[in-house]
Amino acid sequence: MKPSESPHRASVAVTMRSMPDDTDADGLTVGQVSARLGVTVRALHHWDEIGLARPSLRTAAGYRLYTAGDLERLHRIVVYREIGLGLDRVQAILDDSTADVPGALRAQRAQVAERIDRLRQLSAGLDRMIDAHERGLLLTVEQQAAIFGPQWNPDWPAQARQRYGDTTQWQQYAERSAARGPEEWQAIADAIADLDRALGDAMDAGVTPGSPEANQLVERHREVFTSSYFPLTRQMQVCLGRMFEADPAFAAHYDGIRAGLATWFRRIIDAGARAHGIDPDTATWQ
Amino acid sequence: MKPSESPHRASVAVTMRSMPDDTDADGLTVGQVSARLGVTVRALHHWDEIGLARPSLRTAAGYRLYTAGDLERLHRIVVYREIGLGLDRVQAILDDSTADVPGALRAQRAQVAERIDRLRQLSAGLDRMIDAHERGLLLTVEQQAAIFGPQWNPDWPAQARQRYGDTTQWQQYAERSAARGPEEWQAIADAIADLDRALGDAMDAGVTPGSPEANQLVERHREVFTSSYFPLTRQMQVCLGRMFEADPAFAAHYDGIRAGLATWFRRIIDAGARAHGIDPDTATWQ
DNA sequence: CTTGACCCTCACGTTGCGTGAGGCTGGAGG
DNA sequence: CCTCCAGCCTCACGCAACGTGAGGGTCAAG
Repeated sequence: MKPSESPHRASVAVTMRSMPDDTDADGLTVGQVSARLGVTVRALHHWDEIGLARPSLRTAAGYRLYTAGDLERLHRIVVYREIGLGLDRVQAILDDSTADVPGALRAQRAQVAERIDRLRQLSAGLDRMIDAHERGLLLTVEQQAAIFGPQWNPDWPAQARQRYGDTTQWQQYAERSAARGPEEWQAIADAIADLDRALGDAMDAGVTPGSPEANQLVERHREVFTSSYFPLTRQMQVCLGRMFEADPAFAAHYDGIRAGLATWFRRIIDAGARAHGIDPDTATWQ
Repeated sequence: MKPSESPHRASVAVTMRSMPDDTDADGLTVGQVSARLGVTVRALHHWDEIGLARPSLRTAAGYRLYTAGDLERLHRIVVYREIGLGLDRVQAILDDSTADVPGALRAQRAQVAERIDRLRQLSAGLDRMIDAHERGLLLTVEQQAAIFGPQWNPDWPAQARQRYGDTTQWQQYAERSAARGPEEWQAIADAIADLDRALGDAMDAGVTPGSPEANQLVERHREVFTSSYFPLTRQMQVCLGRMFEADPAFAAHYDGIRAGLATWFRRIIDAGARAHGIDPDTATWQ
């Protein structure tokens, strides 16, 4: 019995620009709702599209009008969305009165816990990787001494990083290094020690550069190096051989095994490269 | 100088089904790489599409063939992807030799930490929400006693949940409840106490059902209830009034304020509903 | 020659909107 | 009455990293 209202005239006069008052309107437009609830207009459009929250009214011009009841629903949506539920779950909770809300929440909590766990592992992996890139080696100084022996200098990784830290090879080395523990490093140290012994024995035995035995040793060095540090081409190996002879620290290492071993090693590497069609005097790193 | 090879014959014979041997092939097919690296074939296709990892070779039939070098790159991709980097970042790290890898990793770690934080907050919100749904009230028994007074029974929320836990109204109540602390509940308790006092005073003053003063009190009750628990329609309010009179606990509460207040309250609610065109004798919840 | 595992290239679907493009609507000021 | 401009509308593509078929070649073995 409200004679002043004619329900057939559907067009609803909305007080829009007069004031951000809202109180006398039959419904709020998307912009007003957006401001109230802190969601974007596009989100409201989206929720309307997928049927999650459609406005009860439209103006004659097609403007969405959200009633108080719509706002209630929107508010519930915002609440559930804020705790990370997917829109389908939210819709189920809001529309299906038999929905097991605490159950859904608990399931969500379990999922969140799982994701936190995965992220934590990921973070730990990142820590290892960062350490590997910066320190080159994920071992304590004591472990390093135990594995690499007394002539090991713990500053070497840092120096190597200083010199080569921006090369692709260092990156690859670091990536591998991140996955290595003491056991793996022990295996590498053993392989290198074996190779060093074999080199010394071969020089003693009078193996000559270019001989099959020498070339086999060169290949073995390339394989050990490749599996220990980074893929080594024959060209790169030549450069390495020159450095072993020229660098005092490396030369001291090899000459410490046998007098003259550094030079002999360089010579068998050169000869091995030549056997593969490479001129060792023009070989370049890369 | 390799006369046995004719580089113009591009077609590469791949040993595919004979054995999962792979050792003699010039390259591995997607399936073989997939098995080796633990990534899907589709991912390899995708990485090829976006130019992240294209195979160096193709057979005459168009099969992708990944060489040893390709495998190196793929392995690096897998490593960086496993620690959560986006493919664009991975590509930058692999292709841009000037890329600041440790920097990128540290940035990623910071992002991960942030996401963990957000998830933790989310989990805490879920805990609150679950508690609110199951206990109805996020207060300790002591807090409840302090806020709601000595006649409060801490078992009431649990009983209410038993009876109404699967209604929309309980869900809405729980959602609100999750955001309420002691202060908010104190405000609610104060508002209810004020209303109770006003009811008692009005009955003392001889206010009659249907009078403007009575109807105003009824509206005030509906507002307080709506803002405290969940939206209350006039129909629902009528049902509530009946329950206040019939339920011994509620009746005791109101009659404890003034003898006969429960009945009087029911009568002013009925009259108020009638003033809005509702027949209180046929009113239904919902 | 057939079979069956494996490969290819489209091309759409996923999640929850962001971000224009292009075009009405409606209150306010001239 | 006209214009201005904020605010509204409906498409429709884009994103991140593939999943999932559809439809159709390829290859080695029986």
